Parts: sequence; structure tokens; C-alpha cells
Amino acid sequence: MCIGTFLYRFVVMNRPESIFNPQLSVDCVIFGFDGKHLKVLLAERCEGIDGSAEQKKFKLPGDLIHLKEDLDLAAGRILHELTGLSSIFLKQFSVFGDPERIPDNDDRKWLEKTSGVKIDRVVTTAYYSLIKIDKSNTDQETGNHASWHKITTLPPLIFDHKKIIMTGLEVLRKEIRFEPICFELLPAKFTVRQIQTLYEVILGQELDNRNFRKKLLKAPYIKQLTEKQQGVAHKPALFYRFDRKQYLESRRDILFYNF
Amino acid sequence: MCIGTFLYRFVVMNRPESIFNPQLSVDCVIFGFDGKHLKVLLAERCEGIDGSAEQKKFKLPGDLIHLKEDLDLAAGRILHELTGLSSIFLKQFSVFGDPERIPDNDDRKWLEKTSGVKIDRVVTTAYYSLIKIDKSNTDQETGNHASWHKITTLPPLIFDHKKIIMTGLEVLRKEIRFEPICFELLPAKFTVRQIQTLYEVILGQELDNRNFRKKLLKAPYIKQLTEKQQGVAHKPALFYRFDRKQYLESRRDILFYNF
DNA sequence: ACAAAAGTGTTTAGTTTACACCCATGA
DNA sequence: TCATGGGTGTAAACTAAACACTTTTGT
Repeated sequence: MCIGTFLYRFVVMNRPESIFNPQLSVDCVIFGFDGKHLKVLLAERCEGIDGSAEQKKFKLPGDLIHLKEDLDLAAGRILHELTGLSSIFLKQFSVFGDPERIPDNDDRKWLEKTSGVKIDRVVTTAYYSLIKIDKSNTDQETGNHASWHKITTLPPLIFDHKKIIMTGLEVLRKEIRFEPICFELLPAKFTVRQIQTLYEVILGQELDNRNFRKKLLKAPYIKQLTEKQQGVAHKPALFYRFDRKQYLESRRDILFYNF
Repeated sequence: MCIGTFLYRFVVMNRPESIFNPQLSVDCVIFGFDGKHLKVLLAERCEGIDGSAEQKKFKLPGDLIHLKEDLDLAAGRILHELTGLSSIFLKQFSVFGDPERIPDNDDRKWLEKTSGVKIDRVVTTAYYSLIKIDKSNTDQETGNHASWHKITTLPPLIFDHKKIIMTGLEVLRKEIRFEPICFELLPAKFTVRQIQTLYEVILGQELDNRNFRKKLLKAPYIKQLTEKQQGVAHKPALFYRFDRKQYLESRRDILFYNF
């Protein structure tokens, strides 16, 4: 055993607590829906490696994790720090473990500078999350320089973050075909048209309005409210809500039937 | 910055190459099918912490990864070392990142002893794999003390390996409903009954024979062979094969249709 | 001739698709 | 009264589910 190995082990054994783990990170693909477009919440990497203004690049909200931090909790922490929201839908969907995914260039130097940790290789666990877009979580509100971007026109991103977003979108597309998770993206009261548009932007295709209604409204967990839209220059739409309890029960039945 | 932090960073920066990364591992849930039961390939943790014989425990084939090793390749390496097989179906399905998943007990001491690395917390990326069971990959053949175990009667396992297996099984169950991956578990020539039994053991329920046949045989990637079973005391079954090329083509069509 | 597993068809119920017009409201 | 988007029904095609007997082989 060479002295380097020995020293490495000694220090790993005796490392100080509560600093970052330089090898493990979490990145969150946070989807939002503004009624028209599917968007992703991105943070701005606002300063260059020498502090000067340089090419503006964006990144996924994410962070190295703390030494003894659980991954799921780390993802929750990041989301909370950025948006102020807690107990939000968050799902681990993939790990990105290419040893070269953080190339040895400006991006890496920037990361080393902001984290205060020497970066070697970083394995990141990716989560996706669905939240409702409103004033409180858009733009500079939280001082984190986070902003919403259409998934169809993404700005330049650091590392492999574009690939992570695209993988997340694929997973989301698969998921919404079987699980009604999209209600996380809608306000508590919504119209049929809103959901349909949401499905259309996620799937990237138009859906037949009559068939969509039929299928949606026969689900036992979609409850009609008496309230209607107001102040629209056309027949006002009825509002509906998602009944989570009902959903969980109906899901249990499905899982029994299975095949 | 305290001296501990400084030293830690210094050493991480200057660590020797080609030893194990003490924080990242890969575990493989390797499913096999012997014609009757769904099985998992487990390695034996054959010696106790002091080298004496003690309670026999099993573990998933897995390993800490090398410092600059890609995760997918590490999974392939582990599978190859254990079975001699390469280019096998392997799919990442989850990350287990609870900081307490490797409890500070005998299991951890055993791991530290065999890896020669001080273990702190280990985040493991889990893969599942499907292989055909035959003489060459069962039992002591490879000197790794690996053996097949029915998923219904698993022996005691170290760490959270039981949970990893169960999560893998759930993912497999979901997956086979949409993708014909189960052909990885069958020999090149198989009978309809073999596939049906395989589906039945994975899903844990009986399926209607006539309906199953109809559905299976209308798939364009299932090709009938002229060959028949021989030496059976009943009407001999016809053999079929899985046409991978055909499958990939038909899949493309489906992906276009989508919804 | 018997045991054992392979192989076969039909009916019914449910689901998916395609498609066009009237309704309620504000301007 | 017009423009706008909300809301509605039906027929045809397809898919899924339930169900029982004949065939081929070895012993």
C-alpha cells in the first residue's frame, strides 16, 4: 500500500462532517406548466470562473450532497431552497455516472470554485418534479436567479444537463400514460381543456377532444365542481378537481387485476 | 477551513489511481429461469470478519467501482467476472442512497476487510439483468461461490440487498408488460409453454393458455420453426424463436403511434 | 388404451377511434 | 349578432376475456 493510499484512507476515515461529498450530487428536473407550454426551472450560472461576466450558461437546480445526507432528502432540500416549497412530488429517475461527464474545463473550475471542493468525478442522481407555476416560484423571487424555460427552446446548459432533461422528459412521457401524476402541474381547480393541453404539450401531439373528455371524466377520481369559469367570452367551462384518496383506492383495484 | 477539511481536500486531489472508490458501488440483480422458477444469482459471503466460519450470508453480485469507472461498464464487469458472460442485457433501475444502508456492524467490517478500503457511506446503483440458466453459470463453476435461489425463498442477505431484489422484481414485472425482454431468459429455441410459464412466475399468476397463445403468436417477431420437441410422452410442442431485428422494427412503429 | 401436455375457435363485453354540430358567454 | 372555445353522441373497428374439447405422442 503506497503512502498516498494510506493517507487517502486515513483522511476519509477522519474527514470533517457536514461538508460536501465531492463525488455525489443530485440534480432536479423541475417541470412546470403555465397553461400553454411545458417548462423547466433552470438556475443561472451567473459568474465566470474569474468572476467576470462571460457567456451566460444555465444549469439544473442541483447540488453536491452532504456527507451523510440521504439522496431523496437532498433532492427535497434543493427544491425547497430554490422554490420554498416542500412535500412536492419528486421522483428519482436515473443516475448519470460517466466519469467524464464533468469535463475538465471551465464548467468544472466553476463548480470547484462555488462548492469549495476539489472535483474529481461526480455521479449525479437525477430526480424530476412537477410543480404549478405561479408568481411565487418564478424568476428572481427567491434570489436564486431561477427562471422557467420552454423545453422546446432550452438555453445552453452546463455538463450533461441537457441530456438529463431529455431523459427526464422521456420518463415523464411514459409515466403520464399510466399514472395521473400530471395533476401536480395543475391548480386545485382546473378545466378539462387545461388537462388536455397539458397532455398535449407533454406528449407533443394533439388529442381528440371528445375522446379525451370521455376517458378522463369516467375516472372515479375526477370530481366535477359546481363552479364555472367567469369572465370568458365564450361558454364558461366547468371546474374539476383531482380526488387523491379516490385515486389511491382505484389504483389498488388495478394492481390486483394486473394482467 | 479546519485542518481536517484541508487535509481531506488535499488527499482527494492527490489520491492514487486505480483503487476502489469507497463511496460508489454497483449491485446486480441477475434473474434466471430454469423452466419452473424465477431465480436470482447470489454470491456467498463465505467468511466472517475474523475468518472463522459463522452465519452464512448471501449478497448480490456487486462491487465498489473503480475511481474512473463508468457505472454501466462497472455493472458489465461484475457480471462478466461472475459468469464469464458479456454483452448481456443490463438495466439500471434504481439508486439506493440511504446513508445508513451499510450499518456499522459486522457486514460493514466484512466489506472493509475484503475491499481493503475504509467504508463510510456507500451509494449503490442497482442494475438488473436477465440470463439463461445453464450448467456453465450455476454454482461453483467460476470459483465465485455463486448460486441460484428462488425469489420466493431467499436466504438471509447482507445490507439492504433484499430490498434491492424486491425493487428489481417490481421493475421487471412492470417492464415485461410492455417490452418483450423476457426472451433474454429463454434459450434461442423455446416452446409457447415455456414463455407462458415464465410470464406466470414473473407475474405470480396463471394466465389463460388460449388467449396467451393468440396474443403471443400474432407478434411479428415470434417466428415458428419447423423443429418439434422430441421424446416427450405427449403431443410434441413446436419450437419458436425471437426475431430481434423484426422486434426493433415493429417497436419503431409503435413509438410513432404512441397515444 | 391411457396419461399427459399441445393445440385450437367462438361468443361476449369492453375499449378505442373517427367524426360534426349546437351552446353559453362577452364584446 | 358574431366570435370564441365548451360541450355533446354514435357507429365501426379492435381488443380482451371467458370457456372445453381434440390431437399427438410415449408407455
